[in-house]
Formats: sequence, structure tokens, C-alpha cells
Amino acid sequence: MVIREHGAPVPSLRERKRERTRQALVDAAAEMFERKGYDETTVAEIAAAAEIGTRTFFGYFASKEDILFPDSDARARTTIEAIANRDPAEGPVDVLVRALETVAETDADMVSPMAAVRMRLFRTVPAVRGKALQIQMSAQQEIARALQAAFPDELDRVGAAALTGALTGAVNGALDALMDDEDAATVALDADLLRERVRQATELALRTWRS
Amino acid sequence: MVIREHGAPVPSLRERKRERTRQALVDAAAEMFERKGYDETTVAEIAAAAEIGTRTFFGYFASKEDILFPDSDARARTTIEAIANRDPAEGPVDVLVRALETVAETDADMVSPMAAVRMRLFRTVPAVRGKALQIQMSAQQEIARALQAAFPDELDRVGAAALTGALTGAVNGALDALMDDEDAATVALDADLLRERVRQATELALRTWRS
DNA sequence: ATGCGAGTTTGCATTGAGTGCATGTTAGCT
DNA sequence: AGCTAACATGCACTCAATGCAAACTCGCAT
Repeated sequence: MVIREHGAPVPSLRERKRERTRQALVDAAAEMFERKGYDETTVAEIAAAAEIGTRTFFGYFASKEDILFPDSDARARTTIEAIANRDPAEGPVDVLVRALETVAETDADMVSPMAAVRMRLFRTVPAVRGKALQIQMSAQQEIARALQAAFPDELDRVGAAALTGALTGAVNGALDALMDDEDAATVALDADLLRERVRQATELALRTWRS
Repeated sequence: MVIREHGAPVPSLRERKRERTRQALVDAAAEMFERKGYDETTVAEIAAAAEIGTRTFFGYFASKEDILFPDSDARARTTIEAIANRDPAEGPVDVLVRALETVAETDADMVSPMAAVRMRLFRTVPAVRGKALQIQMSAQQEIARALQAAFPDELDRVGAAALTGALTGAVNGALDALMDDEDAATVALDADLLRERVRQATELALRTWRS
């Protein structure tokens, strides 16, 4: 008998099966988007490639765009966790700077094949860009809430939101500009280079706020 | 004979007609979105209300979302103009702060009926939010370019983008939090109150950077 | 004023995303 | 083995959006 203490509960057969199908969908979609392009790939084709019915696709992802962001809340979770693990001596700005740097270093999703595809599609397909920005914004809201909760005396709700917006906005702006510099396709293809760019953008953008 | 010196050229009959139809579409859409909701209003209904064929709608707006942003580049233009009219003594941050404050004061589109509808839909309809964020981002890119052009010695491309992202991000974050505070519907209904909120958010967000 | 051409309007057909519904199928638990 | 809830699937449907071709209208030069 396998002993697990406080870890994730043993996934049932149903859950494992569902997870396998989900992953098959993501992989199939990534491959086809890469090969044929986003608009040229239909949901029906993705479903067929994963050997499920077209209708069933929407039981896994609410829309075609959603499959590009299979765990969209990972970044927000990492950031909030980093805020929770703060040094009692740090102020709000320091904590947030460190949290965002942590994310830039350890973003797990950055290495998945889907991440590379997504990066390219972000720059070319409006619908994808829109979805990404929505996710980014709701992450920002969560982070602002967490930050305000961590510093109830120093920050009010609006102040926390403004500060969070300023730092994430700076990182995004810098990243956007960096990606424009060189051939975006080249960067997206190389996971290490991509990660390096994120680090670089974070570093450049946050330099101002470092204490 | 009407004498016009250097002003806009006399619009031809064709152009006037087209502009009238365009406005009729915007008005009809605003009214129907308000009354029935966004998803519940079809493009065919909007077209019918403006007395044109459904197909023709797409000759005026590329998508259903686009009708919510009838002159999407107004804000970017105002900001860039404010950058152009800078005081030679000002630094990049001061110029950008002043430019964004100018926009908050004199945003012409803020009073149109569509602006109120848009504000409400932004918070409730994902597609609208996505489109708004896309427009916001491309505006940011233009502003960053203009800022870098204005300060080629002080700023590089990435620095300009990071700075622009920081300030606009702060304003957006603050505005978002402010809108959440009270009943968003109430605010959107009152154009003056709405404008006041934008001013307030800008003021709060940019306080840090004021010299 | 006449008529040619570019810009517009429109209907029709088509594709593809997404939803509601009703019906089968399967895992999990007793 | 049998019951139940979750899941899969097909079907019909709505709606956004596009391509195409035919009609129409304004602007302009002759």
C-alpha cells in the first residue's frame, strides 16, 4: 500500500482518464496550431486528433482560446505564494518586486510546448491576445488583493491595485518591447531564450523600484 | 461659397451619408445593448434598426465588438499630442504624467452614450473586456514609441515601453479598483461621476511619480 | 447632361464556434 | 450485481463572420 501523508489525494481512475484526455487535447492542439495555424485549425479537428467527439471538447475547455491557457492561474498562484512567504522586514514594493522576480525565474508553464505556440499566436491572432490580456488582468486583481491583505496598514485597496498595475505593467511593457526587437518566432522556439527574455524584461522594468 | 482655410476638407455627400449611417449604427447598438444586453442583441438586429442590410454592417465595423469602440484611437492621439507639446525642461516621467493627466481631463469620448454602455459591458462581457484590453495595449505601444522619439537620449525602446507600461498600468489598476468599490452601474450612468473617477484614479496612481 | 468608374449596398451561400437537449455509457460505491 | 452521478456523444440550432457576384449611386471628366 502506498502511503501518502498530506500529499495530493490518489486520483481516481476517472480523474486520471480525464487528465489524459485533457493532455491529449492540449498536445494535439499545440501541434496543429504550430503546423497549420490557429484560425486554420478547427475544434472538430482537435477533438478528432484526441479521439473524442467535437461536442465533448467543450466539456474540457469552454472555448477554443481556452486550450491555449491550460493552467492559466499558475502565475497568479506563484506570485501570491511569494507574497505570503515574505520577510517581515520588507515593505510592499520590495515584496512585490521579489514576487515578480520569483515568477520570472520559476515559471513552470514556460517550458511546455504550448507556451511557445502561445507566445507566437499572441503576437499574430487578436483573439488570443485578447484572451491572454484578460487572464493577465484577473491575475493582477488577485495579486492586488493578496498584497493589500498582506499590508493592510500601508495600503488601501486602490493603492494596492495601482502599485500592482504599475509593476506588472512595467514588466509587460518591457517584455513586449524586447520581443519586438528580434524575430519573435526565433525567441518563441527556444524555451531557454524565452525564459531569459522574461528575466531580462523583469530585471529592466523593476530596476527602478529596487531598494 | 463657404470659405475654409486649412480646416477639414468639405466632406462629400458620400462621406456625409456614410458618417450618418455609421452614427445611426452606433446609436442603435448603444440603445439595444443597454436595453437587452450585449449577447442578447444580434448584429442583424442592429443593422435592421439602422435600416441597412446585415451584410453591410461589416463594411462599417469589422466585428460586433468593434462598434463599442467607434473611435478607439482618440486617447492615444491625445496622449501623443500632449507629449509633442512638452516643455523643454521636463523629463520623460513628468511629460508622461502630464500627458496622462491631460487625457483624464479632456477625454472627449467619455460623454458619448456608448461610453457608459461600454463601461458596464467591460465588467460583465469577456469578449468586450478582451477587445478593450487589446486597444489599450496597442495605444500603449504607440505612446511608448512617441515617448522614446521625444527622448532619444534618455530612453531606449525597452525603457520607454517599461515606463509607459508602469504609468498606464498604475492608472488602470487604480481605476479598476475604484470602479469595484461602489456600484459600477451607478457610476457608468453618470458621465460626470465617471469622468471624476478617471481623474481620481489618475491622480492617485501618478502621485508617486510627480516631481 | 451623359456616361464611365470607383466606392457601396445587398442577398445568398457557407464555414465554424458554441449551446441545449436527450440519450447512451462508464466509474464508483454499497 | 445494481444503483447513481458523472461523463460522452450526436443532433439540431443560433449567430458571427467571410466570399462572391450582382445591383446601385455618387463624383467627375468629357
